[in-house]
Amino acid sequence: MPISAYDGEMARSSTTADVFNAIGDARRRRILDVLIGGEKPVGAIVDDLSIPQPQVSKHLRVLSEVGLVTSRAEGRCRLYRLEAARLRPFRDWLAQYEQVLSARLDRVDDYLQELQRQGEQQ
Amino acid sequence: MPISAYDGEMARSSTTADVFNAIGDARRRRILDVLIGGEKPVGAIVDDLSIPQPQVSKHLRVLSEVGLVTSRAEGRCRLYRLEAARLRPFRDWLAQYEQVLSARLDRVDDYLQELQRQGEQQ
DNA sequence: TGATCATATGCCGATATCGGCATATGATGG
DNA sequence: CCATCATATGCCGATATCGGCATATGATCA
Repeated sequence: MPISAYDGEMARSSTTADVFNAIGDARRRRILDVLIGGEKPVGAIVDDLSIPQPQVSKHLRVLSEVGLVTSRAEGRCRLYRLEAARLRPFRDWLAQYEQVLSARLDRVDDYLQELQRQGEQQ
Repeated sequence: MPISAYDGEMARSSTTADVFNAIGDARRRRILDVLIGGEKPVGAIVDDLSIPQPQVSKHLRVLSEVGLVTSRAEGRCRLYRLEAARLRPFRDWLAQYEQVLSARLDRVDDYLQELQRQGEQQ
């Protein structure tokens, strides 16, 4: 039984179309970071990051394919919005390791208490 | 000024040598998952995941280059261990988005209270 | 309709990646 | 020293990726 909602997708992740792959690129992460500030048109991202517009559009496409962003038309602009909920696979995956860390810290805690008890007995 | 310890590495991440890139590969993630169980020799990973040994070694190399795993020699085996501390960039980066999520929930809360007030006034 | 702004798409070349296979390195035991 | 186990490395081919540039699409306004 799975520890969390993390699926543990088996074989090939078919390159893109995978959240992990999408955030594997630094520029895409920066685009997401910019979108934390809220819905923005492509041009704003271009200005903020000084990345050529075609590249921004392409990265937005990848991000949109995995659902990390959505877009809507507003006049002749296209507004992109962060879909933070789609970070869930990443979050769940990471959560497994948090548990390991806590468990490990607990064990250290137990160990320290053990040392303490031994000290008292001498 | 940075929101968290997340560095926000600027330009090219030079492919590998980037933690996010390292976990972009599903097989590498599975290797890390296996190592949650503790230090293991390469052979154990090979058995657990049914991935050819050379590939496992290569992926371990990538993971080790970014510090996500470390290894030590034990007889003629080489034991690999997960370095949970290196998961910090993930934590820090994700933390930004947790705030967005909470903020959004707060806003929903506000909205519900607003509805409530309006209902009372009628 | 034509000009312009905003964005998307297509093509290119360089480079990287990944899997598969063979083989090298390294340690151990007889 | 040789055989063997455990792991790493090298080479290959197929494919993907990314940036850069030009250009197409699409909407708005005069």
